Amino acid sequence: MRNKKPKYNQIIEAAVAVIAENGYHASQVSKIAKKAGVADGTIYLYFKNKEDILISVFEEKMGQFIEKIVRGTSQLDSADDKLFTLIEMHFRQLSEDHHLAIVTQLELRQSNTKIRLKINQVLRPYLIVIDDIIKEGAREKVFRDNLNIQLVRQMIFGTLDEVVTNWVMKEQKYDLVQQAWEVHAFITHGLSANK
Amino acid sequence: MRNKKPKYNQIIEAAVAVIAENGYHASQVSKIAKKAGVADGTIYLYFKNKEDILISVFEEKMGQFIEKIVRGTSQLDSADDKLFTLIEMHFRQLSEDHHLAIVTQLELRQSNTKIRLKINQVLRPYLIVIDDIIKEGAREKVFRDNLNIQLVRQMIFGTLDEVVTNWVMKEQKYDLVQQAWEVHAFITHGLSANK
Amino acid sequence: MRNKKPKYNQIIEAAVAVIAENGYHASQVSKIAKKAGVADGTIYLYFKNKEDILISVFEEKMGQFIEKIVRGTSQLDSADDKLFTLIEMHFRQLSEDHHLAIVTQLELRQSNTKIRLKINQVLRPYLIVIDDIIKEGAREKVFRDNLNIQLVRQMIFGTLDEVVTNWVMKEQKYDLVQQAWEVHAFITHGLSANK
Amino acid sequence: MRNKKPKYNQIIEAAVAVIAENGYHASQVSKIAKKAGVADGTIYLYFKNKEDILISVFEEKMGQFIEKIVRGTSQLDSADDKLFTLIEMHFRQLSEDHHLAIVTQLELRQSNTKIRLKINQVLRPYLIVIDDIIKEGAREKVFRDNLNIQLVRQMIFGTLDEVVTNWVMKEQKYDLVQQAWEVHAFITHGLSANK
DNA sequence: AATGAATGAGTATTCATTCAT
DNA sequence: TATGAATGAATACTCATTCAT
Repeated sequence: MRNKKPKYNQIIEAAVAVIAENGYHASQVSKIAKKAGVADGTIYLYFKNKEDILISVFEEKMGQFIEKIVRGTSQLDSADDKLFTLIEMHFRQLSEDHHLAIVTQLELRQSNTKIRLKINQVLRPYLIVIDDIIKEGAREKVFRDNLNIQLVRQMIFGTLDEVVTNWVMKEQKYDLVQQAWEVHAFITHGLSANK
Repeated sequence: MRNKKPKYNQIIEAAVAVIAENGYHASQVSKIAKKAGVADGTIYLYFKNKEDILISVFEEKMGQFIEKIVRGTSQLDSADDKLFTLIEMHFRQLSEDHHLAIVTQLELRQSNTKIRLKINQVLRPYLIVIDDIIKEGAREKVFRDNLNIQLVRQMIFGTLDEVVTNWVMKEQKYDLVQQAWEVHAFITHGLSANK
Repeated sequence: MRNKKPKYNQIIEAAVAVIAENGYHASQVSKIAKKAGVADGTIYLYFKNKEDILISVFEEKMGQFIEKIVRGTSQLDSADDKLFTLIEMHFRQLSEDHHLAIVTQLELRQSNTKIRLKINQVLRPYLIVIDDIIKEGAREKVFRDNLNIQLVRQMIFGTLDEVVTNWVMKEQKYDLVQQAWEVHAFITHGLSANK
Repeated sequence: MRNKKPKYNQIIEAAVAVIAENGYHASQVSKIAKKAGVADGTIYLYFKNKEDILISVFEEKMGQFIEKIVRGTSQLDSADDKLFTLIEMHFRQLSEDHHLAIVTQLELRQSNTKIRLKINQVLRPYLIVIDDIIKEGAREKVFRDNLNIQLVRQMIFGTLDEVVTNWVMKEQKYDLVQQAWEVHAFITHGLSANK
């Protein structure tokens, strides 16, 4: 497998660090190579081009991010618990890795439209998890059953994403995880069956 | 009045069109000049540099966008009506100007940090409108009164923004304005006083 | 006559000031126009192009410079007196007009080869004065009579010019006119008939 | 050794040729690169920017020029011999490299103030050689002992420089080296102890 | 004569990618 | 595998000059 090779991971980690420290537009391939301790040309033995590095960064990092949330929520029994855990883990994971938070919330968004479409693909499994929770909540009658699932998923993701982005832009000065309660309340109220 | 400077507006309109059609990174000054029907050098009689064009595009367009919403909501009496109108106008205005929607939701986000900070400044009045509606709702007892206003505002803005972005990315194939009802329901439920 | 027009002289004077204050390369036509109190386009009613302004500056200013020296030396009877007067007046005139000294010694030399060839034409009458002094000195037997006049003239001019340039580059901190004695001694010894 | 970096020298030589043939202002980096047989970008592996190329041209070429004169004069015993050799070598070296003569006498003088200050630094060792010869001549009693050394050095350098510049401007149509005798006579007479 | 808004040609530099070793 | 020297495409901005008024 591709990621069995240690240099592959070195380059991914170097890319995250370089982007977080220098910003997207100042992150040259040569800088990433230097940080990774390899020659510029070596990068191209592991990645097709610069775009491929960026997409791979997102794939690897968000892959783990999502997988943890999938595992964390799958053991739970109620939609409500699952939703809270999803929010809490979303916030916690980014809280615990500031570099990753900067890269995903701010820097990678400066990439061109092509990369961002690819990023959306990587996010799909996460969106499916959200969809499943919504459906489960509807089955459990804690959420309304006439919800437009796609729209609701967008609203939930948009809510979480903006809250995290604000936290990053305010330089992570306050406790993000602590906000999970209120965000959870907002969403569950928003979707609740009884007015 | 602005139409005393017809070239200024020509350039702004040309910039929106060029960015929407070519993408942020492929929007050369010369392309904007050509579209505006002026010489390259003329751009620099009206704008300090390329950055200034982009910031001005946002200022002019979002300025009008926000002003209309401010006016539209100010005549209403309840927080609930105001919130619905805000959502509906937010969606309608971007629905009616696809170029602008592409530029604000996708392209301008690729800009560098300096431009994005400026963009945040321009958005501030909009965020204040949202804050005021939240406060008014709390006074009216239709919203909970222990809300963290900053957080709620982020959640509302994130919700709207993500819904619009999805609509743009799906190439505006469906009716965005129609979704205002459900988004409004989600948010008002989310903030409602009674569980 | 061309220079009967007051604006012509305004522009010439403005050009000298602008070049002396900003340096050759930062002396845009628009800056000169502003300093002269006329519109950019007006410049072109009096001068063919920017090159013509610069050449005219040199013509006008060096024309006066040379004419004074011609008059000053013509009343004298010996080559030796004439030579001293030429040196003294050369130094004095530039000493008394620092702007002109900066422009002729430093800034105008940054102009392109075409302008500098033209400048050499303007200097020709001055070189003829030098030639005549050399010939007169030879007739008077105070200078050697087998001198290569062209070469001697170059050496004399080079000597004066470099002394003035050094004085300008050292920011006119010492008295240039005072050096006329030693320069005169150097040249007259250098040309003297008896070893 | 410098020939370990063949590209560095290729670029220097190309720069001299391009400047001599096209003039200072028409010497684009791309032209130099083409002449040197390298890509435009390669220039920037060896030089910081265009200014750095020009300064390096002068440093390299004038460095050799001066070093040869230092070596040539150091083996001689009298100030008179040294002065003659300095003049002869000055003229001979520029005679033998017309491109270099054009570049140093005409083109590089069009450069901006920053480059010209750097050029003055490079020339300093040459001026010190002249100073030393003047002092030695004074000790030997062949030159006057009350000379203002700085002024004399300026006069000598100005003399040589103007003679060379005239030769270059007259398109090198006559023999420059042959003039060394008369220039030497002018200077030694000019400085001689006995009237 | 005078204006000044408009013009548009011209160029240094960066950096992702290649390929000979 | 790994290297890193070399490549070369791509672009914002200035300013001398024009010309409609």
